[in-house]
Amino acid sequence: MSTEYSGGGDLTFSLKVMWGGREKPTRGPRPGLSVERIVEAAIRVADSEGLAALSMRRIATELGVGTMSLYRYVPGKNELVDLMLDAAYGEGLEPGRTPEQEAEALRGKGWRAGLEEIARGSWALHLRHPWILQVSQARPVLGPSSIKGLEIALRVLDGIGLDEFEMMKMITLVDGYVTGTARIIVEAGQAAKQTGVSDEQFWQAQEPFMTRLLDDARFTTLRRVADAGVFADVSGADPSAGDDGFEFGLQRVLDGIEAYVTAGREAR
Amino acid sequence: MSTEYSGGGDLTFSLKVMWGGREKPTRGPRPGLSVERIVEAAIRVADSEGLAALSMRRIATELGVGTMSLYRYVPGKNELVDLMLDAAYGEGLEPGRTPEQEAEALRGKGWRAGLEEIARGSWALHLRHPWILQVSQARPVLGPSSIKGLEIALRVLDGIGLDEFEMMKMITLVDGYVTGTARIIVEAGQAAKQTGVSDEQFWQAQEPFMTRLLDDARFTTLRRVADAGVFADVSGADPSAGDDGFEFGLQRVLDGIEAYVTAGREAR
DNA sequence: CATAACTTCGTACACCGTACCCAGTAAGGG
DNA sequence: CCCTTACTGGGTACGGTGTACGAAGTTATG
Repeated sequence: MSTEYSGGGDLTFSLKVMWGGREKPTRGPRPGLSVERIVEAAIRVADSEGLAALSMRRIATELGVGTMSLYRYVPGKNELVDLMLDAAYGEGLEPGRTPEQEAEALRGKGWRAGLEEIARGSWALHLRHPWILQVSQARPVLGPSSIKGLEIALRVLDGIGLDEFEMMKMITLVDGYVTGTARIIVEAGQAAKQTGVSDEQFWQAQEPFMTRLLDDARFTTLRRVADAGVFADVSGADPSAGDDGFEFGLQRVLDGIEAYVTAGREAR
Repeated sequence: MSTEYSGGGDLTFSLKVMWGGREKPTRGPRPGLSVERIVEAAIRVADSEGLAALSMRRIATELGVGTMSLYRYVPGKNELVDLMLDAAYGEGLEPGRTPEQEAEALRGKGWRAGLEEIARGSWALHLRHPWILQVSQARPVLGPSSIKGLEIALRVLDGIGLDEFEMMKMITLVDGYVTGTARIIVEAGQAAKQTGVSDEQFWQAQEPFMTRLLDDARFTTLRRVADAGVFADVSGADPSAGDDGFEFGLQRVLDGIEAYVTAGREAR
């Protein structure tokens, strides 16, 4: 079992569906399903049972249809995942509002507050849909939602003294930080379900090795950190415990960006 | 097909193998294989063909043995992935040197240079073994290599005015940035192989949608960025193109950390 | 009303991880 | 010495996956 790949199949089909460029059939029986309903069901399954449980048979059962019926609407599983991604990305966006309006609202309190809000939105999105992190975004199929999100982020950073390359790099930086941290924190919550190994079993198995380790003279710093209680809440059940770490790191990242922005401004 | 999970199976077995706590059999035929050889072959396959191609049958073929023979040495695929991870993490570490020695060498030019080097090492590791990014590190099985790496990183940050929690947060921050960015950049290079869609095909399929998009008044900023050539090298073949973006972001992250460290020092 | 276009979906195939089992091999105890 | 015991090798089989193919039913159009 390996990671899903985005953009792996009939690309033109996915793009047409996402941008609304497919024509309705006139003849034949009325379609009993729709791409939207399939995508919705698939997201529901992935949210609650994880991407591992997302099979075409499972989705068909969820919708009460035959497995192969899905292939009348979606060319394959790869394309379905593409559509799931774009649907998820679109959740935070008001469909009626233009990127300009969204960006203006975000920039009300300055670019830093705007970027902060974007990062928090992305963080929350990954908490809601942990399966996104398991889909390789290598060459993301550019759907309307991701494009819209990119335009908004660019507008937030526009006019503060960065050139186009720098703007894009900053967005990559924040995105990299958010998704990287989300992977570490979010997946921990899912691990028990996915692996069938409970948190207790997991730490119990590691414990003898850990205690022996902490007495080792080579790992004195680790021991001090462990004694301070840094790992105490790792096995804890509080899912929002990761939020503190996220916020802390986010501020450091934004500090780094701000230092660059102000330095560039002074140089002018 | 969904992401591999680390720590999914017989945990104690993986831990014993990693920490060298398994006894040799006395009776019976000599083992024709070894865990090390299997792990090595598995990494070879994953490196060259991707995690998707890593099946027990494939590994067995690689080694010229029957598929089920592998199960004499490894309880299952999950455990094998655990071992692959620890083996990969161990690559950058000199086996003979203690964490103290490694950390001292890194700290020679200050904590920032040390952290920088750790980040670059991790970046290079992910370039060498892209499959690592496809393995969920939710609850990483703590092997000697990852523990050693953590101890080294902690020592690099020790004594510069951060408390234990802050030290750990900084490490999470840098790790999150490195892996997050690596995912974005590294996987792009693998996408063509994995999906069977060439780069040309991919961008050709998206082009009509993109050009229509760029004429849209709602996406003027995106258009300006595209015209500046920011996306020009995305489809390019140069794999080291991502290095610039990585280095740029890394410096911003380190700036953010440095600002926090010096602010804390002044407060004292 | 025949036809063409469209739907639903059962069957089948190649792949996966791996449980089970049996045959072959080598050391230890008598 | 040989028999028991522990071990290795690996064939077969089972239940899962994505999906190609094709048969059967439904509906608008010429």
